[in-house]
Amino acid sequence: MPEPPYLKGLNAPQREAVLTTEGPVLVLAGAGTGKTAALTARLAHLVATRRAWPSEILAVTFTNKAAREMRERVGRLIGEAVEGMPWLGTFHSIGAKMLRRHAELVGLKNNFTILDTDDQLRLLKQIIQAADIDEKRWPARALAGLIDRWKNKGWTPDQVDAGEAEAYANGRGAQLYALYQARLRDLNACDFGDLLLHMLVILKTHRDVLELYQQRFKYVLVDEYQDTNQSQYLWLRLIAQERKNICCVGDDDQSIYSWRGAEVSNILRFEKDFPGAAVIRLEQNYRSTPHILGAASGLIAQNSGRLGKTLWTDMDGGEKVQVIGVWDGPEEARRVGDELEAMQRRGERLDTAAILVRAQFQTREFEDRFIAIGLPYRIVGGFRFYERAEIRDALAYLRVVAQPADDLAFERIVNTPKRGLGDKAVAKLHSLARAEGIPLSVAAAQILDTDELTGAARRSLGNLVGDFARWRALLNSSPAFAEEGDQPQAGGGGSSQTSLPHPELARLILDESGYTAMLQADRSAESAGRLENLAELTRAMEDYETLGAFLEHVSLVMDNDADAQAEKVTIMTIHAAKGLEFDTVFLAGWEEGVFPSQRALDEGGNASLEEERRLAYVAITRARRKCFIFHAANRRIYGQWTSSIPSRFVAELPGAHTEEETTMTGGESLWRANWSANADPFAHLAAAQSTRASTRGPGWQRAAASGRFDSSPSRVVEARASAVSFGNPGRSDISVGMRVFHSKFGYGTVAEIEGNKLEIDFEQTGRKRVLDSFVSVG
DNA sequence: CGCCTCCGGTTTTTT
DNA sequence: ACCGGAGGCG
Repeated sequence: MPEPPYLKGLNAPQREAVLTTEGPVLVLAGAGTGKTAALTARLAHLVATRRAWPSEILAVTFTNKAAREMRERVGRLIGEAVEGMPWLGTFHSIGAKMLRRHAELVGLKNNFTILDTDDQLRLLKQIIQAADIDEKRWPARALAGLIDRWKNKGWTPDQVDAGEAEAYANGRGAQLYALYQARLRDLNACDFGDLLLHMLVILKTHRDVLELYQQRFKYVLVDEYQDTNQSQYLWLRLIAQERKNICCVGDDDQSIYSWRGAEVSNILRFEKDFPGAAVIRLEQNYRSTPHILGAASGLIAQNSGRLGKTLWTDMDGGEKVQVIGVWDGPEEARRVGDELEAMQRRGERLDTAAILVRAQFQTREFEDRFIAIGLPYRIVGGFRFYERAEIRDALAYLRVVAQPADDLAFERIVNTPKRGLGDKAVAKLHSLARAEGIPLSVAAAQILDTDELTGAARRSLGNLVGDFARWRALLNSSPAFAEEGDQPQAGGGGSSQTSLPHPELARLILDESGYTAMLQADRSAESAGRLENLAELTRAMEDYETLGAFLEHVSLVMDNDADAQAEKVTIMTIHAAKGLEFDTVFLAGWEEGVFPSQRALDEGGNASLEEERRLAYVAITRARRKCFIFHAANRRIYGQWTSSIPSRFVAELPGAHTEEETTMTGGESLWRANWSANADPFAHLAAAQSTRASTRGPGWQRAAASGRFDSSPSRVVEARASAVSFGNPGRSDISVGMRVFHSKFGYGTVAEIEGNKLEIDFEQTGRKRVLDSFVSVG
C-alpha cells in the first residue's frame, strides 16, 4: 500500500503525532522540530481517512499568522476539494463565531460590536468618572488590565475574589467590572476577553449548546498550548471532554506570555486532565546548526521546572554564536549595519536576516543607522494599520452606520471633523440618552425635537443625523447585511446584490461627512499618507462580502503584512519573532536591565527571570545559520545615558558554542569578572554555582588567568563603577545621612544611594526613590 | 473652542 | 527623550 503523500518526509515521532488520532495526545515540540508540518499532516490525515469532515475539526491557534499558515498548508496537502476549514482560527475568532450564534444567551444581539483596547479604555474612563473615583489615583489602564486578567481567568464579576478586587479603588474593582459588563451589554458590545468568557459561560450553563459542539467536533487540535490562559483552557476542556480526541501541541520552553495570562501549568497538567494521554516528543531540530542549538540548549538548561526535551540535529558544521561587546548603542547599530552590508556584497538577501530586540525602544537606534546608510528595513509591530487615528475614525463612521447602538463610535466622530458639537452638546446628548435609555445616535435625532440645542449646534447636529439616516438607508439596500451574523463567513459563497457596494458607501461617507476634506485642508506632512491609508482601507473592504464581515475582520485580524515580500531586513521584538526563522539573526541589547528587562528583575522574582530566559531561548532558536549576540556598555534609555553590564544570559551560554569579541580592550571580560564577583543579586538563586563557572565563556577565563585588563586603565575604573552601580555614577556631593531638599517632597534624609538613584526618608511623605539630579544639599 | 504648557508614564502583544 | 492627556487661558 503506497504511503499517503502527507507522511512524506516525516520522522518517526512526527508520524506518531499524525497517526495517533484517537484519544488525548500531547505533543511536546521543541523549536524548529517540524511542528507545523506534523500538525498540518495530522489534519490532512483526519480528512483523507474520512475520520472527519473538515467542518468537524476544531483547530485553534493564537495568532492570525499561525492560522493563515496552517490553512494554506492544509490546503496544499488535501487540495482544493476542501473549502478551507470553517473552524480553523484563533481562539478569539472562533469564540466570536460561536458567540454570534448564541449571543442572546448572554444578553447580546448577534451583530454585537467587538471593541478594541482604545474603545475599552474610553468606556472605562466614563465608568470610573461616574463612580466618582479619582482617575489620577486609579487609572483606567489599571482597571482594564485587571478586568482583562479576570476574564483570562474565566471569572465573571461575581467570581472575582475579594483579594483581587481589593487591587483597585479600595475594593471596588469587582463592582466596576460589573458596571462595565452592564454597559457593554447596553452597547451590544464585547471586548476581546468576552469572546471567550461569554462562550465559556454559555457552555457551562446551557447543556444543549455544549452538547452541540461536543458532537460537532470529532477532533480538536490546539497549537501553542503553553500560551493558553485559564479561560481558554476551561473552554477547550468542556468541548473536548466528551470525545477526548484532543491534541495539544506546545513547548514549555517557549512560554513567553505569562504576563498576558498564559499559564504554563496547563501544559504540565494535561496528563492529569486527560488520563492515558499519549505524550509525544519532537526533538529533532531541522532548523539550526549544532552551535546555535548548543548555545540555546545550554541557556535554557538553567531554568528549573521544565518538562525536559533534548533537541538534537544531524546537521554539522556551522559557525559558533558570535558574542560581540560594543561601546554603546550607536556602535551596536553600526556593527549590525556593517554585517548586513557585507551580506549584501556576498549576494545574500536582506530578508533572510532579522534583528531581534527585547523592547520596542531599541528599534530606534537601528532605524536611525539604516536610514543614514540607506539600508532597506522593515519594523514589525509598533503602530498597526488599524490603530491609526484616521482609520479608527473612518471605522467609527461605519460602525455607527452599521450599529446605531455603538455609542463609543458615535462619540468618536460626532465632532470629527469639527462641526461645532463640543463637550457641551455631547453632554446634553448623554443626559437625554441616559434618561431615555437610548443610544446616543437615537438621542441625537430626538434632541432635535426639543429646544435643548440652538443655532449652529442644532443645525449641525441636524445635518449629521440626516447624513446617518441616508447612509443607513444606503446600507440597508444591501440584502447581504441583514442576515449577517448568522452565517459562517469563511466561505465566499453568498450573492449580495447591493445597489451600493460597501466600499463605495465608505468612500461616500468619508466625502459627505467632510472627513476627506478635513485631511485635504490639512497641510501637515502626514495628511497625504492619511488619505492614502483611507484609500487602502476602502480597497481592503472589497475583499469582504458585507460590511459586517469586514468590521469583524478589522476587530479580530489586526495584522497587516503589507510589504512582507520586499527585500528588507526585519527589525522586531523577540515576542513578535516567535514562530519565525531566519538564516541570520542579530540579537541586540543583551545587557542587564534591558534583557533581562529591569521590570522582570524588579518584580516577579525568579519566575519572571526564567521567562526572560525562555525569551532568550526563543530568540537564539530563530536562527538557522548564523547568530550574533550584542551587548553595549552604554545605552540611552528614556533619554538617560546608562551604563550597563552584559546580560547574565551571555555568561550562561556554553563557551564551546560561542566566540567572543569585544571592541573595548579588556572591558567585556572585566565586567564579567565583576559581575560574578559582586554584582549578582540572584547569586543565591543559582543553586548550582559550580555549573555556572564551567559554563562561563573563554573570555572570562582568559581575563582571569592573565590579568591583562589593565591595558586601558581609565576605562577599567569606569567599568568597575558601573558594574557595581548598575547605572549612572551619581553625584559625588551626596552621601548617606545627608539632609537634602526636593522641590516636590520637601526635606528628607538620604537613606541609601544606588548610582544616581537615592532612597530618601522625606519628613512629609516618607521614603521615596528619586534621582539625585532633583535634590539639592541643604 | 482651541492652543499651549505641564505632568506622568514608559516591556513584551494578541485578539 | 518623547508622547499623550489634562487643565488653564485666550
